[in-house]
Amino acid sequence: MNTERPRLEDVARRAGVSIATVSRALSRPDMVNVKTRGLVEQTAAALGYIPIGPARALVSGKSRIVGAIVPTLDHAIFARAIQAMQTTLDAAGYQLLVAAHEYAPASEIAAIRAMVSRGVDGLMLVGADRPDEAWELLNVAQMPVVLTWSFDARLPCIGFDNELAGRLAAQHLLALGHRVFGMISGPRRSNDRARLRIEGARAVLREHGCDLPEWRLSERTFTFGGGRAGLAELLATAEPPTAVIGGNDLLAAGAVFEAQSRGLDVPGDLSIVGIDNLEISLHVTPALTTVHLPTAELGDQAAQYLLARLQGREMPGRTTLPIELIVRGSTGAV
Amino acid sequence: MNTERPRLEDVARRAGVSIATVSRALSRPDMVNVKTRGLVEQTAAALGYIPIGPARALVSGKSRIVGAIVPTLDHAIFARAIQAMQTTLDAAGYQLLVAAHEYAPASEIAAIRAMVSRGVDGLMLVGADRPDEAWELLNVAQMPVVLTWSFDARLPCIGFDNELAGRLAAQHLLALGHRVFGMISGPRRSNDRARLRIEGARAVLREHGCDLPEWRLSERTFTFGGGRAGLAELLATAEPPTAVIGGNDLLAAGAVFEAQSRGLDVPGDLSIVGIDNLEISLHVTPALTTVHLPTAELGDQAAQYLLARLQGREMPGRTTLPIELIVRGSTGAV
DNA sequence: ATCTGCCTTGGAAACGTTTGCAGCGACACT
DNA sequence: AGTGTCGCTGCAAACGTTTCCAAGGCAGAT
Repeated sequence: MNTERPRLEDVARRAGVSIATVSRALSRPDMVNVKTRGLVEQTAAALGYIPIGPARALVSGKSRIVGAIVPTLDHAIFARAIQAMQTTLDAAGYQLLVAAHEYAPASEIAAIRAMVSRGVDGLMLVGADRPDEAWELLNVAQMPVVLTWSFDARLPCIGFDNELAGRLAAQHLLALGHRVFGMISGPRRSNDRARLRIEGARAVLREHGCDLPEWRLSERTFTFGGGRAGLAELLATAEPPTAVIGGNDLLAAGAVFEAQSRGLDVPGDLSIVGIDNLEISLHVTPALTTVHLPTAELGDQAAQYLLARLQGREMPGRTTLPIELIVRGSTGAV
Repeated sequence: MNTERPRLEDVARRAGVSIATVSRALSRPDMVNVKTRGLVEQTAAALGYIPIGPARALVSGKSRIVGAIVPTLDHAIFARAIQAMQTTLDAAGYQLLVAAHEYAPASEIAAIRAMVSRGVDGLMLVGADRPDEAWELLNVAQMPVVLTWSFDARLPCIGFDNELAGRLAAQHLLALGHRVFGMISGPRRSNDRARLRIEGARAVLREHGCDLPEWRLSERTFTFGGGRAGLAELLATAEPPTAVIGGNDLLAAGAVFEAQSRGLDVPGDLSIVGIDNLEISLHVTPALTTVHLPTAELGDQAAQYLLARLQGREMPGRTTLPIELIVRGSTGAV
């Protein structure tokens, strides 16, 4: 019993055909006689033949690997999108290479370079905030790339209208009669989503004669703890808000927890709205009013986009996924 | 301006040296004269040279890619472990290929095959529950593999003592005086972690003259919703439990939510304990008593293990990560 | 019977890198 | 001066596929 993994050559010898025929039988079945194909398939299976990807990739120029670079996987929203991507890619025989940059532009550049070097056939990126060097890299890479979560004219995008998300949240609170607003945002640096959500909220508030001053905007990491600290900060100001927008559901839910632990009633004393619509938002008490962002669908569509492009199909350069406000128990009239 | 990506040959020509020298200057710097190396590095940078991974992999037999196959990424616990792995691998110049099998054995086998075919240098797997075919595949693959979360003599493992987790949870509740127990478990099929946790709890209860009958064990998917439905089921039985163990924090937190929405006081009317110690467990009200499992550390160590093996270092075949009960507000005396 | 074209197969040339081997010069030592 | 050693470099052979091209066989048309 040989211990080496069988090669195409071994299958060919055993089946009594040439290497070329085995290769075709396995990867272009319609090119070989049905009888030969059967023989080859049987022999390959008997030997436990598994093709050597790098050899295929080298000559064909296709690795059947797609890359995805996200800020972090340790965040439900990105994890879910990646999971959806993986499922879709897998069904098409593609594998997924992932990297996280933790909101560090230099890390993202390094990750792009690493992905290109590994020969990925396509690439998924989050957001449009990155240095020129990154854009140049994507340019010379000459492979299908899809931007997700937000939009940029330089590349095809599948995203949400983040500004609208901020607007929807603010509009809802305004409609409930609130006049004093606070917001707990994620880090704005290297994160256009966070900035756009703030801008959207600000724009609507301004249209209605309200404002969202910097000192009632707390910038925190995207965690429950960040939400708690953020609300604590807002409540410590001279004139605390009666309504708070969380940059995402983690922040908003954290704010709910903090309010409750201070004996504040939500929504009686304080209305809180989030963005994302995580599973937890539905179950927390009171359930969180939030703007639903279809992140799994985003991941799925990003994968579909790349697959389509890899098959040479043209695709729309910009897809905006619908978002909607979901009113639950964490917001109420003032 | 040429549109083609530069090759080693282009760098060599421009630097006036041979391909071999460029290759060495870039990947074995100590083998070339410092002056030559500088020249080559400079030329490569100027040209924007990025090596073609598949070509390297083909000849060297090393792809510098590590694979990880988990049940799903859409679960904080696996996402966090993968994130930790990625960080550690990245620092060592390795990339991470991920796949999810959604608790379907056949999918895991397909994923292993795909990973082997892509030429991963090492592989991380979750749990020990898999058909013989999978074990054989891992055998012939002849690459470093590390099992995580639980243990199996057939392969190196980095895991938790899942049985102990169940024991700790049950012991705590027993110590508080509870006598009637329920448990909400994840799917037992293809999931040794879930089974071991149940066994651990059962063993301890039995030692103390109590039991955990099948009809007070609800099997649910690992979601808040599953936890809610599970508790609903347990509460509908003839003699409902005063203490409930959640197979993980999602299930336990879901149970807390369900109890609260029914007007039950936690821990006054019902004590609930989880396993995992997610961030949310700390913030939910009451904070969740749980068994802490260091999942990020697990991911990190899995990566370190594989890296060490790839550098030819020997490593211990079994690492058990410490776990501990964290008592918070969701459990109380009966 | 000969020709034409299609279907199927095999031979062999890539793909871009790493690496074993040999050669070269410089230098130290006899 | 000759010899051996050492550091550096280049040549060329892999690595395992895919795929271009040519050729063989066979069927149908003439």
